[in-house]
Amino acid sequence: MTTAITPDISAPRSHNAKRLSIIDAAARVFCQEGFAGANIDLIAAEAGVSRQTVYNHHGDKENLLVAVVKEIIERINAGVFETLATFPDKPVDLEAELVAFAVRLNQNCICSRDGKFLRKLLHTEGERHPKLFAGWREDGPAKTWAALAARLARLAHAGWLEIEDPDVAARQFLALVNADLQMAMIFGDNVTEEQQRTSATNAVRTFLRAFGKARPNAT
Amino acid sequence: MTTAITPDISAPRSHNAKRLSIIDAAARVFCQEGFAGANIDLIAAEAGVSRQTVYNHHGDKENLLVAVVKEIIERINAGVFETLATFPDKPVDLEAELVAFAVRLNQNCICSRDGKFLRKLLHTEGERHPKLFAGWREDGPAKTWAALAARLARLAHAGWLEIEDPDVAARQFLALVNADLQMAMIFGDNVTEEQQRTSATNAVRTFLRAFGKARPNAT
DNA sequence: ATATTTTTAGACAGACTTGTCCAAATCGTC
DNA sequence: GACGATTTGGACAAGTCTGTCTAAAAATAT
Repeated sequence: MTTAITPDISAPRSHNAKRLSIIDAAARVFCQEGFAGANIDLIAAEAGVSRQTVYNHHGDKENLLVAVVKEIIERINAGVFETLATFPDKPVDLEAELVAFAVRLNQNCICSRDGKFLRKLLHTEGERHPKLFAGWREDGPAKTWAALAARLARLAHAGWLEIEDPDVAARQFLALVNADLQMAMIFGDNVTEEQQRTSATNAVRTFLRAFGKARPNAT
Repeated sequence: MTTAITPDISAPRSHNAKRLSIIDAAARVFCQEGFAGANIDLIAAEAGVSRQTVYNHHGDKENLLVAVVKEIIERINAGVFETLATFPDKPVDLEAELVAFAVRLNQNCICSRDGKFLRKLLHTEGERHPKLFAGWREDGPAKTWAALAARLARLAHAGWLEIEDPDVAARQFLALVNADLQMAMIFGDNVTEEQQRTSATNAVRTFLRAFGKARPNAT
């Protein structure tokens, strides 16, 4: 364990903790009330901080939004990367392992708090602040698709799948995995684990009907 | 052509025209700026109407939102119904006809102006005003899914498809059709017809790989 | 223990909005 | 042409919110 004390910042500890607390509260309020409807007094209260502190840290309301988006995107990218690493490379029971992977993907990336925030901010501010999400737009979905496509191509090469265009297959896999959750997520319902498992099972079954091939370890 | 003069309303023509104009402008502004950020002066200006007229017609800002949502939902429901009626019942070239159907679905329901409005309003106001969309939530997607499922079941019965659960298949069909468009739509990019066709072709190809069966009229 | 930085609470001006009121003007109808 | 309803533009009060300022308090580092 590196003791990792940021050397530059002078009074880091509680200072940084408050910074994160503010960003979290701001994310919540921005998502619930929209940018224009977000009240900085409310954000400060929810963060357990005086209003002035909010201004000290982030200056502008606009600037606060920028910080929020930046933070959320970073977290989401990390989560996606982490989850993608658990893709079944050498499957024994491909269907079961793909289902488990799909469930993890939903849990960690799509139905998670940050996933919800990013989705909501994209919809409410995406059109108005394209620059805010420009970086994510290329580094996020594109890289995710490419990474997933590479994994799928590997499985195809190993004889598990038959895929012509791995990129298309990757996007379709994600689309199928989300098919049943969209509606629930829009209304902020919390999706039960049961639902997630059913949804993932249906998705993977259809995906394998389309792209599955030989099953070296058939039961 | 029916001369169709609405008999009940006393001063219908320009009055009703203004009503729609206001709702359209309000939809645009609500979607762009969010409810809190929407400025009634701006709505009035965009509708080509004085602010007082907006208040005369709809009273409250809240009330205006209700009217907008109601109108959009009605239009969307009509569009979906109309498009569903063009589902290929007695296909000759199933793949081509499903692709054409998918393109129509995207054009008329998802990428259309109203489709964009509904999606945006759902995301921005869905959680805060669940009652607003409660009606749609059951009459909209549920009915669409059921109708599409029935059509698919018919095709299955006719020997074109092999489907266990038509409801799941219907949702997955829609998910596949939208797979490539989500990202573009979030940012308000206008999707080219070329993109729509490619996307639909990919979707249908995968769908048929999963559920397609015999092809009575093979080329 | 002291010095420095951060935080707090409150007050404050300025700007912006909503919703109402009203008299004049416009429109459609008879 | 006259009448009634609708629309208009402008003014208006009430309220809210942002962003700044200040002096006191708290926390941190030396």
